[in-house]
Amino acid sequence: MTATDAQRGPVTTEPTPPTSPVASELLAAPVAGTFSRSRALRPTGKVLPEHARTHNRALVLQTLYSAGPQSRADVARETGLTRVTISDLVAALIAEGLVIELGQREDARPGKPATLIDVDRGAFHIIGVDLSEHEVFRGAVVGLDGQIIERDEIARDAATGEAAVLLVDRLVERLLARTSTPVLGIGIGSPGVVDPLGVVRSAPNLGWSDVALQERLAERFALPVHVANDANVGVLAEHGSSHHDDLLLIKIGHGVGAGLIIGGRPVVGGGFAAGEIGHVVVGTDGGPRCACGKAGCLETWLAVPRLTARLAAAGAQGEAAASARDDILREAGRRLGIVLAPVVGALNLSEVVLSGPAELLDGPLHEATVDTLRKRTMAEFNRDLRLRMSEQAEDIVLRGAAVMVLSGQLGVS
Amino acid sequence: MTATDAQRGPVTTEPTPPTSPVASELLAAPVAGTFSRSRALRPTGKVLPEHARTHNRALVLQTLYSAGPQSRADVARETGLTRVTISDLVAALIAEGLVIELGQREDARPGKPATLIDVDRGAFHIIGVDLSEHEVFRGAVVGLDGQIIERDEIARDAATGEAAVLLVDRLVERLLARTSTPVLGIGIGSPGVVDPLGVVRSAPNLGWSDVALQERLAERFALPVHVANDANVGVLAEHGSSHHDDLLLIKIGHGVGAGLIIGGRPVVGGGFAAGEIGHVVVGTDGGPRCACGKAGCLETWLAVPRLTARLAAAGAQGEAAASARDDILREAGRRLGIVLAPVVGALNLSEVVLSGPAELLDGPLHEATVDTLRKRTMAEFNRDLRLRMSEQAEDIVLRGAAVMVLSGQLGVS
DNA sequence: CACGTTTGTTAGTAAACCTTACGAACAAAC
DNA sequence: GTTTGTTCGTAAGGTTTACTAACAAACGTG
Repeated sequence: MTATDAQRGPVTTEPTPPTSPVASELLAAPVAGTFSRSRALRPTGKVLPEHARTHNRALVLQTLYSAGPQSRADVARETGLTRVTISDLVAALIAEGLVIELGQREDARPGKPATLIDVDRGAFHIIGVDLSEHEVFRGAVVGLDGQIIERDEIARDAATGEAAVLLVDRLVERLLARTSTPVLGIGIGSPGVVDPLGVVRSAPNLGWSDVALQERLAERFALPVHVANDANVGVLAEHGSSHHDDLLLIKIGHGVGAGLIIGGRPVVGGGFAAGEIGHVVVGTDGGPRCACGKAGCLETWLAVPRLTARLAAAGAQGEAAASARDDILREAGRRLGIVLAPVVGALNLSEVVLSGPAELLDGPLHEATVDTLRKRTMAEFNRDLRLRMSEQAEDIVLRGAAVMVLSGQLGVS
Repeated sequence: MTATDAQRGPVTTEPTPPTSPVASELLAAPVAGTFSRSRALRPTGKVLPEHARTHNRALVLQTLYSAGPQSRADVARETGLTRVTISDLVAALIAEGLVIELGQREDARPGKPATLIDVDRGAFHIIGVDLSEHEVFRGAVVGLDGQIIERDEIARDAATGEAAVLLVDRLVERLLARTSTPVLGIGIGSPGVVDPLGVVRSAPNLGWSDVALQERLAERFALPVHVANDANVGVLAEHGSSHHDDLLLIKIGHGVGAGLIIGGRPVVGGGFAAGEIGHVVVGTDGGPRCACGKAGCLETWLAVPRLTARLAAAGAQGEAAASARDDILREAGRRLGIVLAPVVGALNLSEVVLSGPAELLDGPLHEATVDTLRKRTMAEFNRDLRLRMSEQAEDIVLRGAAVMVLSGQLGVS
């Protein structure tokens, strides 16, 4: 192993080498949940004992990751595996540098004192990149727990096509230079349609079509790279703080997009365009003209530039202006509720999360959305539906990108 | 084994005994896809080699089931497992009576002639029951290939509550008496909200709330019983003929419901009420009053009684009446499209299926739905969306119920 | 008829997890 | 201070699973 390897990659060449991609999905996906297309009925693959091992390895890692330092015996009880098997798996994980022993447990209990073990949370860093903002590409060095360690950003200056790719390149390079800890992988949230191989099929804002971002960066930096749509990445971050298996994230910024997790698994969609609801028409009474040619698209009601422009037009001073601003926000919320109602109804969602500028979303808009949803769906079925603001604020894509890498590389989230 | 067992049940006491329910889901669900709640992230279970075995067993069965008679070597090539392993698995399946040898292959090829094997398609029958119609409970004895062997029905006579349960009892009893072949299990599609344990949480039309249908019937008939919502059952039947992993079924009858498969897995929803879209409000221009208290619910536009009443009011004779009838159907289709647009957009669905009276649905209504969907979603993302009529006609729930049993008991569909 | 091909089985091996058993280390009770 | 019971981690041995290697049987082909 060279010094570069030691600095940049995990100890093993491949932390989770999927012998058969299909089987690895079967086993790892329910624990993790990357955006690889879940192959289903017809061509399902075989499962070998070694795949079971891979799954159990991830299970141990997940247990430690989410419950923190504990003894091998604790992990055994939690997972249902025997102490013997846990010892074996943990030994392998320690050899790989993913788990460390922390010494003996302090508290006074009968019996032999436990040796605490934990995921070595300082062992790796993750590079997260957010390409969803219009003016700037943001990136961060993220710790295994999701904490932001270093930030960096690079002005986009309306760069498109190859120039934009080079900016991403430069940003990642700068971020890598900022950490001396081995890097587990690079996670990128991009606008547009991204396929499971990390090819940006189409991102009009960036002038990208069929840009093999994952391949290019993986080659350039010799690290695992995961790329997905920004909203789909965002919902991963939100999923961490939520205990629901069904989750819809509405990401409102320059455009409007959604990320969706159903049954604990991210939804990608037949054409990899799941969540692209910005250009769904709302209501049956027309609406503002949209750049896409239609009228009354969700974006025309809800996109931040539209909202701010409309609020500015309503004026800043006086009671009448305040009331007008409230009406604007309320109407936007109502429109969102109208689009969400069929989705919430069809999927019987238990949680919807809003992400975007809190000063716009977290007030009359939020209230109106809740209100509209209640009025337009069957209350009996959707009684426990929660609509809440994101807890991740601005960093939702960065942290989601980290979660994506964590999922993809370690089967942990 | 008693004679009754031999006649009613599979040869083994439990064809697919899930040692750990969670692990069985992990392994069998992608192949099968029952309506058991897919447990996800946090409490994922261990996977033992024996679970891998269970999965591979189902894989062999699935291969034989869908590709028909073939040699062990063929199955080995298809699944990626070795001939040795396949021989072993097949031996077990033959011992269980699920697979039979058909003699040597006829065609002339070099090498030792192959012994053909196949699922013993005559080994079991399945009881399918459809409780979704308003006036009658329908049932059938269904073959493993989904063919209807015997039919029966029982007039509901507005029975509700316990009386309705007893009718189901009687219907199943009569169906069981009609076959002397061992029965693999009983599948039931019920209106309302059904939880994964087969408890009908709420079915207003039948006056049911928290009726433990699965438990009662399983006890009464000593057979595996699977119960789910009628539309959710229906989509299973449709999934067989479709090669898509994402599928939405809209079932239009006395009410309007939907069944949804995403990533090859049925969607149940947080409150087990996924697909309950009948009372989602359509559009922003009001609409007919609904029994639920709201106005403009999807059902008020689309439910068969409403449609037929409106068509009758338009008159039967003359060109003007025909045009008015067309308008009514077109408006209904448009309303359906309005509700579907956000769902299709959010999930990037590739296939939507309509089930119900073809004379109402398969014409102007269908056209208007397609048209509306196209006008209200982003064409670029949903280019390959197909909206088609069901191929199952009236038997969709019966056959879906059979698929559900097949899935649940054998991991096959 | 020799040869290559294909099938299905036998025998042995490797991996994974289990059960059983044990030593070490501790608290609590006597 | 000793005994008792508990808990932890490990060792040894067994079972299950699927693999590789090898082979006999049965067939077409040249």
